[in-house]
Amino acid sequence: MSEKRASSIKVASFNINGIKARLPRLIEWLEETQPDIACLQEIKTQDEGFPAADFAAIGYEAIWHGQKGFNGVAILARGERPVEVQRGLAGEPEDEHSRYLEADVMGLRVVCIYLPNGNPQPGPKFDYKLRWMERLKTRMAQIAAEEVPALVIGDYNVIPRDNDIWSTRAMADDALMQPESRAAYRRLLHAGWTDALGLLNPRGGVYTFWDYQAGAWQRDHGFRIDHALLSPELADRLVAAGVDKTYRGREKASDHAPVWVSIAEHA
DNA sequence: ATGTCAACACTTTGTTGA
Repeated sequence: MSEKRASSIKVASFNINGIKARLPRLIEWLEETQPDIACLQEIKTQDEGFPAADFAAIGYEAIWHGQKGFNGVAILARGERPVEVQRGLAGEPEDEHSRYLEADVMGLRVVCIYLPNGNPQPGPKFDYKLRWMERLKTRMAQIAAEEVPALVIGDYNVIPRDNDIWSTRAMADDALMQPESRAAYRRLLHAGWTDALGLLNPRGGVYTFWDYQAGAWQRDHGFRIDHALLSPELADRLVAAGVDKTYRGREKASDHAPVWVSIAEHA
């Protein structure tokens, strides 16, 4: 039987908040939603602990960039192994956080990011977040110059607009919605990238994160911080985008829900 | 003020990071 994909490619992103604690949930989600490409953040494991065999058993090959205790990103693809292009961002050699992984897969340049949270602000963590965003912008400009069909997907830890959160007042002092964070995010878009979920949901109210505390999920006290930014060519090929919201309500859930985009396959 | 969760360590309870 010849390998033939559907007429579109589904690329998903899931901040799983610990790949060891969440592996059954993750396998379940992959099998039920069948993304062609899946980008993971906060795997919270060293490279040696990455459960590649569990993914291979259900048809996914992977590359990963782990770290002890926190952070960590991975790119999975169904039936083929992503070809790594770069891990980590240039510009700050002393930065050892595992937050950036870039690969070529299924004809796309796929960048998986876990952008720094930045709390508390002001402070060194917030400064690191803003510097990281500048470094990301620099890399995204290089990718754009290559004119490859590309997307940068993952946990941006930025709430872009007031209608992307249940209450602006509740988070007014948080690093995720400071004017500087939003301005840095807009600078990414101004360089020609399209926020797929934001574009398709101009009225807002579509969330990707609900805190574990204070009954945030039950009250729908969420916000949108997981984003897929598409290069101009991919923006033209955008078919659909969404959030797998129900997975936030399952047992032992991550505090994030998966997001996905569907891209028309090239003729 | 903070109602949660995961990983780690001088580990069974406190610290860090979210």
